[in-house]
Amino acid sequence: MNVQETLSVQVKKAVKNLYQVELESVEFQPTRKDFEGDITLVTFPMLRQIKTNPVQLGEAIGQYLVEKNPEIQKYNVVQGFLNIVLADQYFLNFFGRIKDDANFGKASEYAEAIMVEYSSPNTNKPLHLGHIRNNLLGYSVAEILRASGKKVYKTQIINDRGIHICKSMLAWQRFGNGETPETSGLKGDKLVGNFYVKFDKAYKEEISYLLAQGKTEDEAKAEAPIIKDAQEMLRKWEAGDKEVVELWKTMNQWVYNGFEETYQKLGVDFDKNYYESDTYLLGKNVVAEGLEKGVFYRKDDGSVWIDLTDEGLDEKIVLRSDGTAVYMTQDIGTAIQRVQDFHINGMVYTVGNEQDYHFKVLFLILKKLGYEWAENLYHLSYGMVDLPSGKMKSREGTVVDADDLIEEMTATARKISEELGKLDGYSEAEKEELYRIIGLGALKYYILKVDPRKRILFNPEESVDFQGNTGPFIQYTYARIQSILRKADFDYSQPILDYNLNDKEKQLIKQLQLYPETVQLAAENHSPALVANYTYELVKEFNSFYQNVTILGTEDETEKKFRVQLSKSVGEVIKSSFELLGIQVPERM
RNA sequence: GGUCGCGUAGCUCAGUUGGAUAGAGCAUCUGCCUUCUAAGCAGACGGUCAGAGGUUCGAAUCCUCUCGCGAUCACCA
Repeated sequence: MNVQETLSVQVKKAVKNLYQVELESVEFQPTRKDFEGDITLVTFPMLRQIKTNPVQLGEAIGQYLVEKNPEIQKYNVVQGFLNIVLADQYFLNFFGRIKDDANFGKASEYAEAIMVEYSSPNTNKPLHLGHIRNNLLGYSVAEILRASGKKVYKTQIINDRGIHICKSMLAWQRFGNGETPETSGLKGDKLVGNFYVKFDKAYKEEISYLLAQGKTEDEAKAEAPIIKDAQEMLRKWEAGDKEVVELWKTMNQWVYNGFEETYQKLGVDFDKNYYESDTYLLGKNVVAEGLEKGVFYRKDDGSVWIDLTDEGLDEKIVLRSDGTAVYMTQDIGTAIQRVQDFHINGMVYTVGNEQDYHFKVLFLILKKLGYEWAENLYHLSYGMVDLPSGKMKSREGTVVDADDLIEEMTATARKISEELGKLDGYSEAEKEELYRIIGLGALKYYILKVDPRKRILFNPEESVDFQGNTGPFIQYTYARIQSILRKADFDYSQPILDYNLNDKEKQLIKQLQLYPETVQLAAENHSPALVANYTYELVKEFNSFYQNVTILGTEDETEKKFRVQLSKSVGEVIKSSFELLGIQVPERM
């Protein structure tokens, strides 16, 4: 039982004794910094049941608690707030329990299994900043869910088929001259992306030609020879045409190799890849079953629909009149497939908020089909990453390329580190690894610290900060702590039970105490931002402690040991929470 | 037009069961390296919480309306 629960019971008892009233609920909050105290009882809500004034009530309860609970040192009352000061012993006991707990804050057992999908790239172009946000968010949420006590499988769905890849393939055939990643020296995804752009250019030329011939825009777009050729190529692919399938495999493989390189640099990974070419036919039989159950209905033209007007939504098509699948069909089938493959009891889809409606409908359909795990589906809907000029568009070249961005961040980290020149004794390889950790830390923290739902405005002209509320600031604090631990060449392992805490030390312990509930809250809300902000608060407290209190310089042995222990624990929690964000921490910087 | 989301300091963001005088970082300004790493610390400046009503002891937070921004509403993905 934590303090709040214990106090809650005691407050109820106090009120019963003093006023003969059974309280419905007891409300606590952390004491604000400007007042003395560690936890505060809000007495306003009690006034509904107890006829007295808030100050008298606070005094009465305060007195009762001090007498009955040895962990309470004293109290003060301000208006309807009873500020309670807990004894040092209480904090020392808590710290003693966690100081050697390597798993502090994280669950050690798995209650249930779920899957997190956090990437769904098209194989016709390289990854950009939008994908980075998607990847980082999903990876982090997967880690947070695992820490909160779930078995987690990470997956991506690769959109490897469709008209988009055919466009790249066609352009490669026409303009490629047999170019490969090897001959061109280009990363495979970049090479294929270039041909996508070339296709678009040729397509646009044909459209303007047709417009000049007097066609309408719609006609021109539909009749341009190159788009018809691409559609023909898609038909051939679906028919299993050998030559087309061969080219498709080759170019997709180039892209996969390129993606893998980017994922590795980003530090994200997957337990299982699903490919759309394998899943795009799934779901049709489920639609048939749903028809029989009456969940869906067939229109005269043969198309199949679901009526969601009762839920305030529209009618939605689930099968075309020619019997082919739409995206929804596929997603229904894939979801069922995944549950079978992994025996999971739920899924998190990390997909941009432009698809809010799609997932609302998907989840509803799966519920109506009677899958009990449909209750545990969650769309982790994140805001778009926009540029000052507006939306990123691959075809118009207004994208922030993922690889380029990672490289720029690393370069900035290199520049700053070299200016500061604190890395004597590091080899070139060690330095490069460090620049990568810092650069990536800055990028990841920058993206993860904001609420997933909010859109991010990324200005390429203004570089990402390395000072203040940033990844490097937190990494720097970790490195400082490690420096202290390297210098603490004495045994500081024994628990310290009798000690007078100063204000900074107490603040730090209180912040450490919040870690487990922060992890749980972040899991419930699918929000790495909560972990990021928690860590920032912890680090700010530590830096204040570090700068205002001497750690190794003190004469008092107990004090010295305790401060080293405290520093070590703070370092461990920084490392632990940054692992949840997918950010590494350095020994020096 | 319907639906959903967002609107907090010049800029980027916290503020999650409704609680005390709305908090950080960046930018600007002032101090602090002869002590454990100054990517730091201590401080100053900066607010009509988009606006108007309502709910109540109390609202940035809950409800209604208005304004602004974005997304979505296809036999597209």
